[in-house]
Amino acid sequence: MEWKLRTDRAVYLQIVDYIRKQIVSGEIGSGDKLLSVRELSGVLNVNPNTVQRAYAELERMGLVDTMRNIGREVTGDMDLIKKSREELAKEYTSEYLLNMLAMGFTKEEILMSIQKMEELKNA
Amino acid sequence: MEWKLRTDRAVYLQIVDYIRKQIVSGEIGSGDKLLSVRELSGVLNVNPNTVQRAYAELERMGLVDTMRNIGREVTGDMDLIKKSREELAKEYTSEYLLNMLAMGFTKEEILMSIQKMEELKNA
Amino acid sequence: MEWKLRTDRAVYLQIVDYIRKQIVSGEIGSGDKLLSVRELSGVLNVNPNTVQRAYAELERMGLVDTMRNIGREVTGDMDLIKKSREELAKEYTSEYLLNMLAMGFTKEEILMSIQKMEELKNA
Amino acid sequence: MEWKLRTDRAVYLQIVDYIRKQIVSGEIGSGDKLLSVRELSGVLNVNPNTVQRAYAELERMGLVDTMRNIGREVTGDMDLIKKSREELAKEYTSEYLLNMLAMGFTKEEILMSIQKMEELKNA
DNA sequence: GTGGTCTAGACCACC
DNA sequence: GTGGTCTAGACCACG
Repeated sequence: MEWKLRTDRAVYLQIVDYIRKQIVSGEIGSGDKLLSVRELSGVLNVNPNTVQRAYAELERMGLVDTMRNIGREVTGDMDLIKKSREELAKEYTSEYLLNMLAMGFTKEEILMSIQKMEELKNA
Repeated sequence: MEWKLRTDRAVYLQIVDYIRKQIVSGEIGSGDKLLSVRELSGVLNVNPNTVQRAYAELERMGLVDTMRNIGREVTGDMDLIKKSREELAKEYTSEYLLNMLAMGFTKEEILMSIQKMEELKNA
Repeated sequence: MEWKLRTDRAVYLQIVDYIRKQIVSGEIGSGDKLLSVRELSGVLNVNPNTVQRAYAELERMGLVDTMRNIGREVTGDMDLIKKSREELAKEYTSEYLLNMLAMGFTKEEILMSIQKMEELKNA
Repeated sequence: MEWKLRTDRAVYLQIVDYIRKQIVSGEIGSGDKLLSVRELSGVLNVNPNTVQRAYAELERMGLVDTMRNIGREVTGDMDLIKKSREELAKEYTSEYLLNMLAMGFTKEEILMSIQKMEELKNA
C-alpha cells in the first residue's frame, strides 16, 4: 500500500487510516505483530512520537493490542475487525456519494465514472 | 446544502469545498453574488477572517470574482467551472476507489455497496 | 495618458499621481480648468467622493486652486510646478535605483536596461 | 538591506518585496534558511500573522520552500530565481520610464538624471 | 522550537 | 454597507 503524506490533515490520523486499512483488509492478520514505533517511523519518515500517537489511537479503537515490552499485535477479535471494515466502507461510500450528489451528478453518472476509472482496471 | 464542521480539517478549506461544490453543481450560477464575508461568517458561525481566507482561495482558483466594495460573484468562465467539476469528481472517485481497494473490496462489491446506499434512493 | 487602476494602492492616491503628472508635464497648463469632480469620476469610473478626496490633496499641495462655484484650475505658481516636477523626478529615480541596486544590478546594467526598453523607442 | 515601513502599501506586500529582492540579488542564496515567522516579526516589528501571510505569498510564487516544523528556505530552482529577477527589473524599469515620460522628460534627460544620482556613486 | 490555524476586534478605503 | 488589512493572542501538530 502506498504512503503519501498530506499537509491538510494531521499526520497521526493519516497513519491511523493507513494501519486500519491494512488490518481490515487482512494485509496484516489477527495476531500479526505490528512494526515497532521506531521501525514504522523510519519507514514513513515521520517522528516516533507521531507513530506512538497513532498506535495509541488504534489501541483505543481495540484494533491493536499492546503486549508490554514485547510489541503490538493486531487484535484477535475477528468480529471487531469485520465490523470495522463494514463501518469504514459505509463511511467512505457515504461521504463519496454525498460529495458527488452535491456536485450534481446522477446515480448513473456516478456508477459510470467508477467503471471508467483506471484504478479498477485490474481489480 | 448541509454544513457540518469537522475538526480534522482546516475550517477555511472546508468552506472552500463547500462553496466550490455549490458552484460546480450550478447551485450558485455564473454571475450570482456570494454572501458577503460578514454574512457567511454569521451563517457558518466562524470568524470573518476565516471566510475571507476561503474566499481568497476561491478567487485564486478563478472560480470567484471580487468587485471591491461591492461584493463577490461566481466567475463567468463556464469552461473553468466545468473543468473544475470534472477534476473534482475524478479526485473524489479516485480517492474513494483507492480506499475501498485498499480494504480488499472487489469491483463488484464496490458497485454493490453504492447501489445499496440510501443516499442514492432518490437520486 | 493611460489610466490603469491598481488594487494595491489607495485609489485617491493614484488619482493624485495621475493629475500631478499631467500638471508638471504641462499637459494641463497654469490656469487651465480641471475636469469637474463628476466629469473626472465618469472618465475614471470611480466614485465622485474619491475624486473629491484626490482634489483636496492636490489643493493641499498647492498645485490646484479652487474658485468657489466656478471650478478648479491649475495653480499659476510656475515655480511650484517646476519644483514639484524636479522633486517627483528625483523621488521616482531614487526609488527606482534603490530597487535595482538592491536586486544586484550594476550602474552599467541599469543604463543598458533602460536603453533597451520599448517605452523609449519613440521618446 | 534597509527596512522602511510605508503606509500607502499593504505591509505584507512590502515584506514580500523586501524578501524577494534579497532572494533575486543572491543576498539570500538557494537553500539558505529564512528567519522564522516569529524572528522576522520581531525584527520588522510587525505581527507574526503579517509575516506568515508574506511568506505564504512567496511560497505561492515558488521562491520559498516550507519544511513544516523545521523552517523555510530559498528554493533551489535557480532558473525561477533568475527569471524572477529579470521580470522584476523589467517591471521596475517600465514603470519608472512611464512615469518619467508622463512628466515630459526626454530619453536624454532620464539618462542624465540617473547618472547624477548619488545612489550610483559607489555602484 | 517550527509552521498552521483560528478568534476577536479594530481601522481603512470606497460605494 | 463592501472587501482588505492588521494586531494581539491563543491553540494545535510536529520535531
